[in-house]
Amino acid sequence: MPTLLHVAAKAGVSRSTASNAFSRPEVVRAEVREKVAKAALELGYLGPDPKAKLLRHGKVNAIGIVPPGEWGVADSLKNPVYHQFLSGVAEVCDEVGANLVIIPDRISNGGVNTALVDGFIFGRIEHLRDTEPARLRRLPYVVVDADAGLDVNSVRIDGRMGGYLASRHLLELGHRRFGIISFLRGFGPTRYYPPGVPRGPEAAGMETDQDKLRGYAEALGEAGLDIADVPMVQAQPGDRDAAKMMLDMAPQATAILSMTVMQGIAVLDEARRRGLSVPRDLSVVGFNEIPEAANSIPALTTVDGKFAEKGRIAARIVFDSGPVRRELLQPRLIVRSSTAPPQKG
Amino acid sequence: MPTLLHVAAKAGVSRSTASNAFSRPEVVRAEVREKVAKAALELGYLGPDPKAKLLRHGKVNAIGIVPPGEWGVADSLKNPVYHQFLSGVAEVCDEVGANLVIIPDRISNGGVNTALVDGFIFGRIEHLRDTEPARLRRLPYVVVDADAGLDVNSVRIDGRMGGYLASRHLLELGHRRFGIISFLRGFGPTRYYPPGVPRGPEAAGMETDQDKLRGYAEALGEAGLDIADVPMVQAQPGDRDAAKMMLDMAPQATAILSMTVMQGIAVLDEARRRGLSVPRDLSVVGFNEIPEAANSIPALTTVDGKFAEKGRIAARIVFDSGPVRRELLQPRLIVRSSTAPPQKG
DNA sequence: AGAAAATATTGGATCGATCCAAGAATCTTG
DNA sequence: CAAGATTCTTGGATCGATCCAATATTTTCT
Repeated sequence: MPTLLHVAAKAGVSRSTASNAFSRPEVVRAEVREKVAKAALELGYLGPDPKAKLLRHGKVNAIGIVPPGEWGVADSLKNPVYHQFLSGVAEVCDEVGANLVIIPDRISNGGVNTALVDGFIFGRIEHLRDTEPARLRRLPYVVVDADAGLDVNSVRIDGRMGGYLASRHLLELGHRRFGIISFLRGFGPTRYYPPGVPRGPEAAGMETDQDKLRGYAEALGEAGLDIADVPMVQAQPGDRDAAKMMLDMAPQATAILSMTVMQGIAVLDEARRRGLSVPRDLSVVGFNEIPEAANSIPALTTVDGKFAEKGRIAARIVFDSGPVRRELLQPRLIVRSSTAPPQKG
Repeated sequence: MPTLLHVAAKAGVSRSTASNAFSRPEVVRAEVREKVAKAALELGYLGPDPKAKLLRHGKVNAIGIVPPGEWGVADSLKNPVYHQFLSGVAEVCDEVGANLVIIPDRISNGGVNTALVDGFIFGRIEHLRDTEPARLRRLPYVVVDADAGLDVNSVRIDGRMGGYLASRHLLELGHRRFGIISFLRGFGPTRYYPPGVPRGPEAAGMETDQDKLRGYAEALGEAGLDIADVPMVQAQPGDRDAAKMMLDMAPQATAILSMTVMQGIAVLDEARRRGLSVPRDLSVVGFNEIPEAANSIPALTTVDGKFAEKGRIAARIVFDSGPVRRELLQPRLIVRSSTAPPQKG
């Protein structure tokens, strides 16, 4: 492989001049520059080796994304909302012309310790120590969907506001009898919380989901209802039986609060199967807007989790590397046709 | 920032020994190794700098993906099938523990010329010259969805077979009156090809889509039909009006061949709106299986474009770097409930 | 204990460029 | 045309590690 040295030799100049011809052309006489360019062309030299350049001044021009711990990269990519988030990050990378490096966090292969990037976006949230390598490497980083402390960049959605908006919407329509499908993180059996059984934070998967639950509780509380009296199913997002269980357990409910769109759609399907008409007999609200919500029949009322926005902001934080930023995004309620006042009687 | 030299000094050994302690521990006495480890810990040294390591032996442990030319990275990620493809690539990266670098192909920022990767997967297909930098850098690469010549790795789906399978399926069910919704690449107005108007390759967007058209033609031909007599709409995949136009223009059709799932679903919706029952009054086949197809009502019969498989194979080709491989994947027909024999009369 | 064998450690060279201060060439100008 | 001002070009040092052959140390064996 030809190196700068070969080019310099062939062009009859020193390597410094050859280097300048490529990296600081304005400092080299046009005539010499062309001579160098010609030599490079003839040798099939492609310009300074990025690897060597890198060592000298350390800028990689890439941002690393570490997907949430429990998922591999491939699984993350399959998740529609993560995917939305990635698009947001990619958008900013596009703007800046930076590469996007997806890092499967395997210690065995280096992971965050050795990835060639200028900064990190941590999608994972489990242990703050997972971000240690980034800190030690003095690379800027941001944690998504978790509060990582006052001295760490973070971007989160206000889950509590989301839960509040969703349930207040239903309360305002006049609903009083609810069912909740909450999110189960990782693997584990579907759980049913009957009315009257108090539910702690463990009743929802991730921090954000626990916040949603708090938001539900708050809105219900304002209406004089206790969330502990609402029948609740906690299941994995992919579990289509959760909808069935929910309708079995809470046949009297007029409104279902779901923590994902797919569960919401599953409820729509199950309701149809039972001859219930949505939204006449049953209202449904989903969480974390994805395109499927608009295409379901009837179109699903959702809370927009602003994943793409989250990605954009996270990326900007890493690229700008200013003072610590702690962003709390406000969700938005998107009212569609799956919610309506409950039927009288 | 501490370097290996500092650690060596502090531990009272030479830099070579310090280096060995990290990179070839088996060659260093346990006692010395610990001394080095302790020094490193005290200095907050994180192990050999990946940047320097890189320069020495050139292995980055990452694979670069260049999305199709007409899309930016963000757009690519939004495309459900591209996303499937990426998952396939990511799966193999997960296995190997390699990073996945997504490269927005902007010349201004280096792009393929300078990306720090060990090989490339080109999703783009427009000009073979786009792969030149990869060839010049002597990095292994593979071109997806295009035949890039005998000496270049490639992975493609057999679009012709796909088109053939889809249309033969409908022919075998007894259909004789078709409508085709083809794919429009990039931007441009929706086009309508009335019966009797011959249609060249430009009647479908990408190479693969043109192949699908050939497959349709072949199956129809075997049944004594001429594809030039089939009414056809060519539209962008997101254009939901295409379904409307199709049913307006070909009210007598009993079967619609669509080149994407989303268009297929749009046809299902539009048919429902017009009071047509699928599959009793109308059969629909989509292309490029995505999960939405199974969840539509009725579930959509599709041809599986094997995007994930394509990604997996592409990645393996790059990692294995053996002799040239030119893979032609065979699509698979997935029969669901959107196809049935046409109604008599 | 001394020689031979096995095992550890070391300095010098190298990967491929960039930076910088100093020297060479060219251009102004009185 | 020589001195001074400009503009180009250059070799040496450097980025942070790894590799290799040579040397130093320890172990084994007679």
